[in-house]
Amino acid sequence: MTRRSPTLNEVARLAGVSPSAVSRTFTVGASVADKTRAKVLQAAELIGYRPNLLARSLSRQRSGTVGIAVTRLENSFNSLLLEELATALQRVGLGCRLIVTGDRDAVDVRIEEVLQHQIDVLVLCAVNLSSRIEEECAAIGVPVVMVNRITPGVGRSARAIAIVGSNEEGGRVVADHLAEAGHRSFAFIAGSADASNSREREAGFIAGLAKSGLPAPIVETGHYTFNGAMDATRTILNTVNRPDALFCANDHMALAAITVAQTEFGLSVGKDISIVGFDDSPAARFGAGLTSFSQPASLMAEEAARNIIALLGGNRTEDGLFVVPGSLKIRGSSRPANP
Amino acid sequence: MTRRSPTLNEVARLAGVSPSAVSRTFTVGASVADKTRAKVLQAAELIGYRPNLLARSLSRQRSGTVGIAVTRLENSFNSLLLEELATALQRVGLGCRLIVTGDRDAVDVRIEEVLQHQIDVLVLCAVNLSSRIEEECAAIGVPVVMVNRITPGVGRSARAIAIVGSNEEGGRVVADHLAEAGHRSFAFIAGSADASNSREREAGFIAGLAKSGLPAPIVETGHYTFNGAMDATRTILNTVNRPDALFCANDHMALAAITVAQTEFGLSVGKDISIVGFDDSPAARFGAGLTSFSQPASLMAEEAARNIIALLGGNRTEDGLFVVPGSLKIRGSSRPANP
DNA sequence: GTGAAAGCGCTAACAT
DNA sequence: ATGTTAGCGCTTTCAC
Repeated sequence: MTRRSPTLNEVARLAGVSPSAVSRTFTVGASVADKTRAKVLQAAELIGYRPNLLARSLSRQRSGTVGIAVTRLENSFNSLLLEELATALQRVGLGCRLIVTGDRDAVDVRIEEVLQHQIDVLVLCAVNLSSRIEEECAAIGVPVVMVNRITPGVGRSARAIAIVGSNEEGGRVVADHLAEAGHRSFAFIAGSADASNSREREAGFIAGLAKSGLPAPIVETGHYTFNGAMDATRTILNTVNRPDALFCANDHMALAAITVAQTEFGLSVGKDISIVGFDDSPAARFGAGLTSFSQPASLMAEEAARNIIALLGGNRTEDGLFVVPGSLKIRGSSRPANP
Repeated sequence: MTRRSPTLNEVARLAGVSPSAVSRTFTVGASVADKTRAKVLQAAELIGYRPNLLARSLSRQRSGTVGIAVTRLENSFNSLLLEELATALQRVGLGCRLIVTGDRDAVDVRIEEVLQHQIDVLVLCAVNLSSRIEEECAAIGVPVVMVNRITPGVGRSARAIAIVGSNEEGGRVVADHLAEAGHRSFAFIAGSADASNSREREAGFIAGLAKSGLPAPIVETGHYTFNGAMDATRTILNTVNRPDALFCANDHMALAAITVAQTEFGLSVGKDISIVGFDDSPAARFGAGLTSFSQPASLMAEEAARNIIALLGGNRTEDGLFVVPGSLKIRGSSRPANP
């Protein structure tokens, strides 16, 4: 153990000024005479003063910290999103408290905990928010920002906003791509039944296929996990009329599908079967590559940060829903358009 | 905006007890009469009281929060480690503040910031700590826990400990595996020159090869990044006497190596060339699979959490260095032992 | 521009 | 077991 850290008062005494003068010196945009500031800084430097941000937060009634909740980090796109989010927030001077909810875990308990730490904003990264928590946040006035997922609450209150990808469009684009490549029989692996993004991607996919006069896909659910998607893939590939084109609600599941197709069914992915994902996650680059409709993580993070500072500034956000654009990245896992 | 949150004092007034009684009710292991507790809880429930953990931290001089620094999350093993770490800490009632340092970023500035938030412990996850920060933490009495990396400071002070994998052993085991498979010409892709884990893995690898009378590997540096490892791989595969066995300091770089070998050199990985990584990261399962020496992330996280509570309890830890075991996971990317 | 003083919400002796 | 009383370290009116 070591000596207690030096405090603002000690600096004040040493510099021969009042505590307020010290406080002002460490507050951006406060008015302090250059001479005073110099004295203060010198004294602070001398005794190794470091402002106590806890005390500041308590006093200011604002912590400058946002809570970020993620279900898990198995999916590399979620990790990327988290990294970008944290970076973007750091850049604007906000800190982040991380909370990992786990899949079926007591999400509410965890969130409750982070709420007690007086976070200024709650960011849900691919988390399905229970409505109880949603109301709770509304009640205490903590804005909620959802990334890559929405709940019915979004838009209703100006304190609950969402940043999402072009889900429906992506589904349609994938359908077009597979149709042009000459596929005639399809499958879709959904994330979870109640996830908005999965449902929208599926809807777009089905609509796209219908537009080309193609049949609706077989649908299985992969629960957004690797193992879940492996199972779903097995079911699909064991179908009597095995589909030769598979669209997965995200890349993570598509990678599982590729793994099963290759190792368990001996299929040549991109030739015998086309597999397409969604996200354009970092892992989509691996090996021959995974064709995927992109979601620009850094853009989503920027957008989130922008909205968060607006929210903190008390500005009502213009709208509750922010859709970022994406595009199809064609790689080795899908058969290219008919030769 | 909403009304200010209810405070402990309001609860006290409403319940007709003193503030301390309320405080005790919300402090585990404090002595309160059942009747009092009941009154307090009822009053709290009534007005929707939620303890302000900021105020508590300030008063207790302990935040119950640990800072976790990561360089980036591109590497899925690091993400896994972060997830496990956060989960393990949550389980023992500690919160985490995340800080993303980026590669060459102003690490010190970021750490300084998190320090000001009165974190109780600093966890460095695959981060190379500058010695300045290391001294800083020692000076203010904040213990430092390094995961998957060590600095010379470890062990010297009982407040700087490290949890690492079996690096040297892993390198030797990989050498044996490749030797048995009949390889005779080797390459190694290092992480960065100053990373302890990379150096140890390399040393073990070279020692292992030597033991079998095999030549030392060509060595290139991949800087722990995907792109860096792609470049290193190109250099290696363009060598006149192209090696047919490649060991990479971690899985993330091995995946890059596989990508280049397959797509740019048309090699069949696991047949024309064996590629082995280190970590047994989640991505090692993808496709035909990556042979890798494992580092058990959940075990490392548990160990870290265990040590952290010990450090917070003021117990000197027995030793500064904790080595967790690993084993070779053989998958499709390496040629199995000679038929 | 500067200082005095009253908090921010909670905890921890200490006394009862 | 409960209440009283000082703080924890900083910010912020409000006079000057």
